[in-house]
Amino acid sequence: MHVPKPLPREALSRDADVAARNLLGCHLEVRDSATVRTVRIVETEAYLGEMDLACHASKGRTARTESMYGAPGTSYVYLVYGMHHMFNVVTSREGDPQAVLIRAVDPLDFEARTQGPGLWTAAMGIDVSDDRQDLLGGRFRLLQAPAPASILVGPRIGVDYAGAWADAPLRFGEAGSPFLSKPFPVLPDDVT
DNA sequence: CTTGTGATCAAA
DNA sequence: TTGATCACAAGG
Repeated sequence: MHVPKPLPREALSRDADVAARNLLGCHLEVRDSATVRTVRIVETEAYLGEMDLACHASKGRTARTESMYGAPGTSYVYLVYGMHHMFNVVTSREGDPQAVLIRAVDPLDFEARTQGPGLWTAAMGIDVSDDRQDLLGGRFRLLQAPAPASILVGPRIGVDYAGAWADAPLRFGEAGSPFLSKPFPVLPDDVT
């Protein structure tokens, strides 16, 4: 039986757009009192820090965004629209508030609807108590696994308020995955 | 298209 | 203290 290796922290010590690609295909183990469940990351979005108007940290360092200023490999979990928990992996270096939103996962050892950033966290019982945790040990463990053969790129979802940043190609997904939260735009190149 | 739902932050 | 806003999902 093949035992996956822990993801090295260096994979996250870089700009969020690079880390977002690195995270595709990686496994995330989530420990509960009695169980460990594993998912494979199939869709991510990068938030690039204070100058990125779609990033919460563009409003500066506040109680809410504090965890994004932490070390790479820290979690940033928050509640949006009063009901959905968003799970992010902090990247770059301490003091530079970049993060990768995990938008969709493939559940490897259990059954659940996980195709969306609020659905998979609900299925795994993730909430704000999981904010500011180390993701390389403890309740969460990120593991190395092969990257997808083909990666789709598109603009981020739900950030229309962010001006020019709304169109930046910072959403990444595994081509062909049935777990993607929404379709990716068809690129002109695909029309041959 | 609307609605539910609550944290957050700037304004007052 | 209020009110607008929001990195969503489900239902017309």
